[in-house]
Amino acid sequence: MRWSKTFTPTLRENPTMAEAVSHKLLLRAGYIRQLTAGVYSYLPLAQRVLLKITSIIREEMNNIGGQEYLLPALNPAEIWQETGRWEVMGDNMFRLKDRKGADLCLGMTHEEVFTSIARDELRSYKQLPQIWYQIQTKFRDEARPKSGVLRVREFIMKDSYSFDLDLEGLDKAFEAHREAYCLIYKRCGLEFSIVEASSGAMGGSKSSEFMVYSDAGEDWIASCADCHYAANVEKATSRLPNISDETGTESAEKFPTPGVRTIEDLTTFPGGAAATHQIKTLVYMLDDKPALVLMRGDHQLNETKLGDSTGAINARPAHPAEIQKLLGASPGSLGAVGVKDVFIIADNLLQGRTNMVTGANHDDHHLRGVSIARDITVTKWADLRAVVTGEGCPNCSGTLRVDKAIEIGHIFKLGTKYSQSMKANVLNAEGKEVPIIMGSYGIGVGRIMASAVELYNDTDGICWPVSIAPFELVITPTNINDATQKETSEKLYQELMAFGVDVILDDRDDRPGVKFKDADLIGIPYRITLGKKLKEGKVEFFTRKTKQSQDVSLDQIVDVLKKSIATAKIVNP
RNA sequence: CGGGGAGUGGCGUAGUCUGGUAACGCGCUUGGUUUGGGACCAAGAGACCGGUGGUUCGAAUCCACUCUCCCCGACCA
Repeated sequence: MRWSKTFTPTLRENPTMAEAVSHKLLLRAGYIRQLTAGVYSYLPLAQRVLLKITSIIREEMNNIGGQEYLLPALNPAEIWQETGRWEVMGDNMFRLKDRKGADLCLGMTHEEVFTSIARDELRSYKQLPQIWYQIQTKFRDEARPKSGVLRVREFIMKDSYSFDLDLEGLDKAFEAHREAYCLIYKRCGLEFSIVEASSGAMGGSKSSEFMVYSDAGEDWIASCADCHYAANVEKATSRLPNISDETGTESAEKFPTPGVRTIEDLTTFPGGAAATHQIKTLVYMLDDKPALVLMRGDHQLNETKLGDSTGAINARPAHPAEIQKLLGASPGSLGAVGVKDVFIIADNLLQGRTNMVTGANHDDHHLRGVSIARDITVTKWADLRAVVTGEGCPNCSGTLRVDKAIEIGHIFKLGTKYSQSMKANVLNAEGKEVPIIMGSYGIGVGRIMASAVELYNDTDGICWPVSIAPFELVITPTNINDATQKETSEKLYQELMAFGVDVILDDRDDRPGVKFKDADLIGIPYRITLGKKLKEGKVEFFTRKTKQSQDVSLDQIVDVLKKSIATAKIVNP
């Protein structure tokens, strides 16, 4: 490729709209342009990166026996209605009608389509196992697209699905994917972690997420440095010291607490209590049915845990009016004591606690001496609290920390959720009809690109891992009007291309500074500069990531370069 | 959906409070001088100021409505 003939619209200044580092750099370096909120055009540089990522994915997927498909993005409502997700997906699904008025949607994921193929075509256990995958555009009408290409409404995803006769087969497919994913991310040059995750609306028994630690991320991961425990806070647990309560009163006692609205207020109010000795009462609407959620005063609820433990599809805090109607009091004075006929779910850590303080369901009044077992009718106990940095690891004696991360992949053991609702059955060896056991596995292709930029950049621009850089090498003659430089760079260019190096020749009639700045910004991993020392038969070999350069003689440069590229692409398992 | 911010040549901005017919930097075009970290000189091109309606002799500027984008939150395989 010749630079003079490529479209690389780099910008000198950062566009104002961009906040995330990857957003700024991809925009400035000429990789992406926004069309509308959460929808981006991928320019030639980005397409080169995406193609390199997808070809790595293809190789590793094919290695575990995956077969590539290309499925429709346009789906009929019927298959989504069969699995119930036509309703579940709510506003997040792009919906449209065709000329006949029939309901259609744009695929957010492809369990339904693949399962419909499976039910139509798979008849016998002898046809199993299967691993089917595709790399395709998905659509989700995100309430708030953000961070450039990290959270978008239209995005490229590799999704695969495994079809097995039994759980043992599912385990194998799951494990095969896990290993393939590790290889894919390693080959893409990403530092990543695997964490336990909530299956959420996907259903299924087990799921693992592949995460890249980054402040641009939207997930929080609890991890232990001592034992490799790592889990999404939606799932993470921790080890906390027990609290011993003093023996409480015979019965709960109501007392006035004028002006007290928060847990914090009550800790300093005379006759109040430390946050650890309070019960926080939250009112939630679980699929439009009210529920009380009880937490220890100093603990935060994790809403995903609430959803997972109640099976609620839609969990939201109740509005003040709904709360007033339910309990007859305002937030700040709420409690569960004496509440009947309302679903009450309490965090496990409240079990057995006595002598607690909580709201009295009477504005400006609280109760003290509350003993949970005696005074509150808990419908369900569950782990509901969000782990925070500094708590004990549930697995060893270490300490947890909570960090932000970008989700770049997610693998699920689905089980029979989709095969049952869509009647995808096969006959087993006994001639009995059984539902196919499925797994679902996704990789965000665009997120790999953006994560690499988030992870590897400096003040001058992007520092791509060699394996996914748009070009491996740029040849930069400092002055294209110098006949020797021009001739030599041309010869080198031809030679390196013949060796299969992905090279771009910066043949623009520009000052060297412009060329260097552009190459650094775009993030080309290696540069061969032809300048003054060419007279002595030497060129400069520059490494983007380290900014180190060395003089290399012309007859050795090809070897030096090939060695560098090969070394950079090696994956150490 | 709630809160905040912003729409002015391709990009980044000033001008808006206090109405008088659009300015600056970058980029672009042409000519010349340059050529190792975003050169310099000269001459140019390019904007109905997001849209609609209103007030006014006169609106980028004031008023109303509306659209879009960004940020925080809610939401989210």
